[in-house]
Amino acid sequence: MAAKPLKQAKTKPAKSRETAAPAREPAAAALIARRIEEDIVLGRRHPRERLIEQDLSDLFRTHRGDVRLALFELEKKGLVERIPNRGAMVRGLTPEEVTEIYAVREELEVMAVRIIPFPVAPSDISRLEELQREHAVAIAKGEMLNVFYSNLRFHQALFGLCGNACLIETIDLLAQKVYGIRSYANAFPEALDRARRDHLDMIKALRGSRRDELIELSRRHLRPSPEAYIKAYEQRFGKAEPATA
Amino acid sequence: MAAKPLKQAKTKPAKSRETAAPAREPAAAALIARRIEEDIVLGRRHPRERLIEQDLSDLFRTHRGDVRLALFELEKKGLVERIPNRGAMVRGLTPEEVTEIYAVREELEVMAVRIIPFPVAPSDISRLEELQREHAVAIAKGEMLNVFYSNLRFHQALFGLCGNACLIETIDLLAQKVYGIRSYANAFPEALDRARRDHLDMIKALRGSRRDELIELSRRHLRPSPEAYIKAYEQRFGKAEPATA
DNA sequence: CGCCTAAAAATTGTTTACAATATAGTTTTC
DNA sequence: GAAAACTATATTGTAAACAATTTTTAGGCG
Repeated sequence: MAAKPLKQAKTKPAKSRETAAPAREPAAAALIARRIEEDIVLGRRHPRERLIEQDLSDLFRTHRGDVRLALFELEKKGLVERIPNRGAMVRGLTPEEVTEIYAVREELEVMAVRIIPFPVAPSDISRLEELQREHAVAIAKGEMLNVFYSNLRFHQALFGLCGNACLIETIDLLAQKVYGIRSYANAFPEALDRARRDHLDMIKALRGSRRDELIELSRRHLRPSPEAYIKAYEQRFGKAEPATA
Repeated sequence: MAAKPLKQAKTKPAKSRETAAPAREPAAAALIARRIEEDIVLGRRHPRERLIEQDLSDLFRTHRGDVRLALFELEKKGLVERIPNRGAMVRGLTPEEVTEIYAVREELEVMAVRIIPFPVAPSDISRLEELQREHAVAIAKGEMLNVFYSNLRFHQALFGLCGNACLIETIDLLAQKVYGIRSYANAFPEALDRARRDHLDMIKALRGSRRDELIELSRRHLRPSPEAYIKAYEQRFGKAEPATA
């Protein structure tokens, strides 16, 4: 019933022998979640498409338990909508939601850039340059999945410089929420190239410790994606009159 | 801690063939998660205390599946730490983590206050006043669970005025991460009273559309909790020298 | 023909049983 | 007597069966 006296927390030492924890073998559920996420990112699954547990179980050669957990995870991430007893579907974002998410992203990413300690270590600059090259290569080869992941890694490394783990995590979280709309902007090759050049400029600003320039770049870098999505949305469903301010 | 069996009535008259059902019947797992969360908030479960699935299943008169899901949920919320094959425990936050979380909270809450459309409708002011009164009553009666929830509702209503759903959700998320440390600050009655008066001042600033004052109040309002926690932490474990960030 | 009702199928949600892993305790060996 | 190896127990992870719910399909009635 109540807590067993067996081996409760030792409220004593907080020994730093906690290092036995980094067992980072992603559970099957996490892998499945990532695969579904990729499908959504690359536009292979469209908003409002149903995600049926048995189908996914067959697809991933596993049982429903894992798939179920993956769907719960994706629901929390905001990529999937789950209605009790009726199942899960790919979540579609309204232009309003997208606008709001990007407003918060801008605030947080600017915050991150604002608190990066300058000057940045040369080794960190090198790492960013390497990630930028990977990104450029993926774009040149047209490997969209690699474009996605290398871009992700670049930004994680960049914002990682700020040193605030919670901020980094939150930025990641919000980025994930709009994974699904990237395929709209990335459909235009010039947008990809623009992103690539932005990254180069960011590295330059970092190297020169020009914070204001970096902030402005970060702001601009966020703009194309929501604009492309909203344009595509309105073209498809018609321009919605603003409901409530 | 006594536990009521939380089985709900199975006969659901849900004849609602209406629209996409917003049926918000929280799953059993969600209820369990909330109960555990409350225990953590009120200090009834301490950091590093183990959460064993079978124990919780007995306690809540349910099977392990629900408990398992609840623990996954709490892990995502950041209140619980789960180590594969070893189980879950209440997560303890280091002073560094707390400082970082509060830095992000401040940024976001200030953002919310900055974009609230002024003037605020009288009905919204009234609602805030009502919530404030509930909070004051709960403090006076010493009902800590009510203090917690009424305070939560007040802030949700306040930040809800900003109109950005994503921002509201993110603010909530970060607040949840530090639920567990509130009991440290709330142990001091003067801290509770200070919070109460802060709320009154906020309402006054809102009514007068004095944005800068509101921003400053929001900043100040966030300060006592992490300070109290860090002080208690250092007193208990000894002051840690700042590690390399 | 349209609409309501009822059976059937599809899908999700719950429960139990079983297997894998980690922790604690005991014995063996040097 | 201490360390290593082994056994026992406790706990989590996985899988399958079962139950409840929703959606689809078919049929009857106006």
